[in-house]
Amino acid sequence: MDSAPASLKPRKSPVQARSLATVGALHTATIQVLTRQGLSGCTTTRVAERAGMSVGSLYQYYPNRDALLAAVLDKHLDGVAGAVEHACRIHRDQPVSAMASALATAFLAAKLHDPQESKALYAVAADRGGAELAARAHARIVAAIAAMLTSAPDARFDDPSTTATIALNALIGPVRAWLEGHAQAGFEARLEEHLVRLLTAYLETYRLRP
Amino acid sequence: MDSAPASLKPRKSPVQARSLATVGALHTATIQVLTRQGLSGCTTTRVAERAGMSVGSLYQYYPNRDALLAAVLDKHLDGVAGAVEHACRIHRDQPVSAMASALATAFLAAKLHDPQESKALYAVAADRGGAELAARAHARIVAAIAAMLTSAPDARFDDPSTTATIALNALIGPVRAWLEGHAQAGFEARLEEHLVRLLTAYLETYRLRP
Amino acid sequence: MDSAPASLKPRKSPVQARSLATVGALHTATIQVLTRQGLSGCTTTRVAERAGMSVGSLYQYYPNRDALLAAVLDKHLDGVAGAVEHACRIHRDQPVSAMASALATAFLAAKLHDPQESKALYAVAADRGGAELAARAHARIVAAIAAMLTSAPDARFDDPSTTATIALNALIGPVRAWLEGHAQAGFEARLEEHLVRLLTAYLETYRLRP
Amino acid sequence: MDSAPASLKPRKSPVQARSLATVGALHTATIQVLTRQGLSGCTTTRVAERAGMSVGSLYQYYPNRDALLAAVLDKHLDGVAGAVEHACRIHRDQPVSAMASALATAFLAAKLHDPQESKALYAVAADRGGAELAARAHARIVAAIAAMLTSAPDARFDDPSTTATIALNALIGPVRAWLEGHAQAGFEARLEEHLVRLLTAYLETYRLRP
DNA sequence: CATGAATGAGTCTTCATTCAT
DNA sequence: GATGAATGAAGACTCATTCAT
Repeated sequence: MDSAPASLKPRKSPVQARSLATVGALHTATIQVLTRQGLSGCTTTRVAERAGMSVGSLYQYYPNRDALLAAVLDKHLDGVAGAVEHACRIHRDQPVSAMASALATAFLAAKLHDPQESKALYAVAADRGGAELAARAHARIVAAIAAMLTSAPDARFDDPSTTATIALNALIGPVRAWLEGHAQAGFEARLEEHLVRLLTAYLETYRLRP
Repeated sequence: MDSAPASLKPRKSPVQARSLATVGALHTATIQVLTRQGLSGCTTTRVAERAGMSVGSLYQYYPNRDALLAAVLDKHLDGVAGAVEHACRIHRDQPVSAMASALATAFLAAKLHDPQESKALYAVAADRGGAELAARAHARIVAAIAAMLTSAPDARFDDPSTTATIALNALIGPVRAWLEGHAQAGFEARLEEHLVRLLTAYLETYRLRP
Repeated sequence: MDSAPASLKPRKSPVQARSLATVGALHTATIQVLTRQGLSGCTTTRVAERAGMSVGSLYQYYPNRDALLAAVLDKHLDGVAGAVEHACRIHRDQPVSAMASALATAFLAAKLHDPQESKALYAVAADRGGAELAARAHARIVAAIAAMLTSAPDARFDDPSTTATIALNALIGPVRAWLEGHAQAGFEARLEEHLVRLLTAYLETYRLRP
Repeated sequence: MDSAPASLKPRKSPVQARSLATVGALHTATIQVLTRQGLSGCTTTRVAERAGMSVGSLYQYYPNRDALLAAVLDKHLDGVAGAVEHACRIHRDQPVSAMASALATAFLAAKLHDPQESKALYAVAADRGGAELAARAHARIVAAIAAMLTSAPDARFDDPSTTATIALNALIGPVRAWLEGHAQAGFEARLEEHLVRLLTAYLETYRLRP
């Protein structure tokens, strides 16, 4: 995600079975190399090698290194955003406390589904092209959360968008800390419990007096 | 933060006045180049040039590029950690609500003191060498927060360390989102207010029944 | 015209009608790609694509890229050489002035028949393999001109070969300048007239005193 | 001279002694590699190697391969153009016959001063970036010749520019043929004599009747 | 001590050519 | 026969690092 944006779109739509497998192998390989060698060590040759193909083949699917990284990041973000959107849709019109725990749980599940992947992609998201994608995904999720919040029967949010942004990022922070290893052992065990507590406490401050 | 860890320590202890000024210039220049060109565009030559010296001189102060980046990151993290530690010391033995708002305010002030710098260094922290430093700084801050929490007269924390970690990272998340631009306009204005609310709500769940 | 000479001969003699059409399509496509993308942009894939076939098929007709380029150049040179030979045969035993204008006219017509093609092939002729072919074509034409000159009843050439070489290349120079665009607008209009004048003047210096 | 034009300017003006020597070595090496390996074999690594330096150093002086080739070509063309301009200036106001032989002689001398160089650069001039430079040099020379012709006391040129273009290219053709080897042995010996004859005959067709 | 030219390993990317389908 | 995905050698170019001046 270093140089000019250029065209970050994949070269051929992976419709055929073989293409799908190849693209999948590339994504997996990218995550692995990212994990082992870091962003700057994630070279096209290394990714291709790990994916069991030649560099040339990699370039048959992606016009350049940045496009590959962007694709992998995008897929990941899309998965997380989708999961959260789904949870938000499911919990409309429920009490805020239900919303809070559903949101925390759904986000955590999505992010920790493949911790390796989640962690590896932080570096990609930090660079130029990745920031754009991350911003878009955040916006999607914030919109979903805000919509859910607005539907709560027992609370009133004067600025649902801001509250949603705070809520989302209050989850993101601790999860990221855990993934990046800025936490002592045993943190994970209590992570969900604490996140639910955090979010519930925050959202309930918007509860209507009965 | 790309290659082998090697020795990331500065070469000479900056005791003389001139050294101090030079090192300062290098740090400033590094932030600027990082901001304008990104991590991969942050070359030693460019940093030296912007700092008004030759590459050779840069290498008089740092054994390699990674050491320079690490030093800049370290200084930043140290500043933030120090500020939070200070706030925590000051607010020992106070009610949790006071702790909550003090913590949120202090962290926000430290992080937004030079937003440019804060933002630029995320990319550095994301690559290998930086993670280590960030982890250390986090640990320091968590320890300070935990100590403060433990002293609260009106609350009881069964696992102060975990609560501190959650609290810290619940702040980090939204601040980072703001710095990286994953937030709509007008977010900053209400950031502090929301963070205080978030943290207060969370910590008060540990309040003792009177 | 890049690598080792190897075998520059076409793979199959294009006797069948389909082969003929295919080869023709390849030649046309080559000229077009050469014109639009330059010699180094003239890749086998692009040529095949423009010719409406796959790379594999291209290799059915030519063993490698250089062979294709050589064939296209050769065909072009053969056409020009043939036209000039024909003109020379026709004008044997005529006065030098008639020879001069016939030669200039015939050469010009042959070269400007497809200016695009003529121009595109200069780059091919400039690289290694092409020089050989060009030299051969030149030799053929020089021989034809020399033979014609020798038959002139009103002139005597002590070194017909050298004179023929000069004559031919005195035509080539201006035509090439025109094709490559080293000439102001309006040059073409007067090109033939001037070439006839040039050649006539030159050859008449060999006229016998009556 | 293959890809986008970009910046074809040298990177640093070779003012210091060392730079001058380095640039000189690069030019010489370029000609040599061009001669031995052709345009497509003229790689930056090979040129640097032959010049006794590393690729990195080459790139200290030229931003890319095309810029190097352009610089070498430009220097050559400038030398030739300068020589011809000089001759034209010297022979103003002289009879056309004097002009003719002076022009032929001067051009020949300039072009054959370093035949290797002249020959090697044809391929460079044939590619995109080179064509531009060649066109400019041609224009300069044509202007000089036209100015000279106009000053002839014993002739009248209705379209000096076109006549100059024809004259120049009628010289270029045979010289190029010789350099590229499209001529039998012994051609060189009589080249000058024939070129003078050719040009004299052509220009005298514009002589005023006495 | 400062300088900045030189080095060259290491990246990305292209494209001629092959060969399984 | 035709196809076009896969290969991988080779080229352009960068940049961390060193060292002669």
